[in-house]
Amino acid sequence: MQQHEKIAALKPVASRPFSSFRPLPKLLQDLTATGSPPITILEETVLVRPKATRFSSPPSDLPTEMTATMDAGSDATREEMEVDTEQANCCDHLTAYHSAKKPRLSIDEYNWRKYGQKKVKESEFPRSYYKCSYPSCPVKRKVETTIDGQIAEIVYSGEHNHPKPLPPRKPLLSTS
DNA sequence: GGTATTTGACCACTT
DNA sequence: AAAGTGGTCAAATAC
Repeated sequence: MQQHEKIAALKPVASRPFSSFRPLPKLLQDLTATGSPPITILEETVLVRPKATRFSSPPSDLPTEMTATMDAGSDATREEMEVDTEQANCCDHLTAYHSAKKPRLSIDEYNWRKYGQKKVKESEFPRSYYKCSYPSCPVKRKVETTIDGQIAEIVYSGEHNHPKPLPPRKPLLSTS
């Protein structure tokens, strides 16, 4: 209940959050540039909603635990993961995410395409629905973001049936 | 011109 | 059986 009030107080909800929602990566990038580690953001997020903040994102080694829970299908959303350790991972991924210049919410190394957004009662924040942009990949993920653009919750469902797409490319070691 | 995002509507499931 | 909520689709728009 208190959390609710807290959130309400935190989110006056602008009539058009999209104007600032769009450059989300930029926003975060700016934050990073300013020297404000995303960790603070996440912590804050978790503090705001300690209900079931599950951050399962590390695709680098597709979490077995996640896979297991994901296997449960819709029940995956029921799984409560250890946010403690996850937080560290999240931040790490967020860092990568900050590096992204595209407005894609690529916290992991896969390509996602947003196909919907909805304000769910369960959450104070809008929930965005993403699909892996790989043609035959059934993986989906739900991402709840605060109006500030902070990621409040991520829920993966399914497994990638393809290798991770190569990163954009790093202009390092280009000795040509 | 092409691709991704946004957003309202519709459908399915749960209570 | 009805209402409410969540998830997905599809058209329009933006980049």
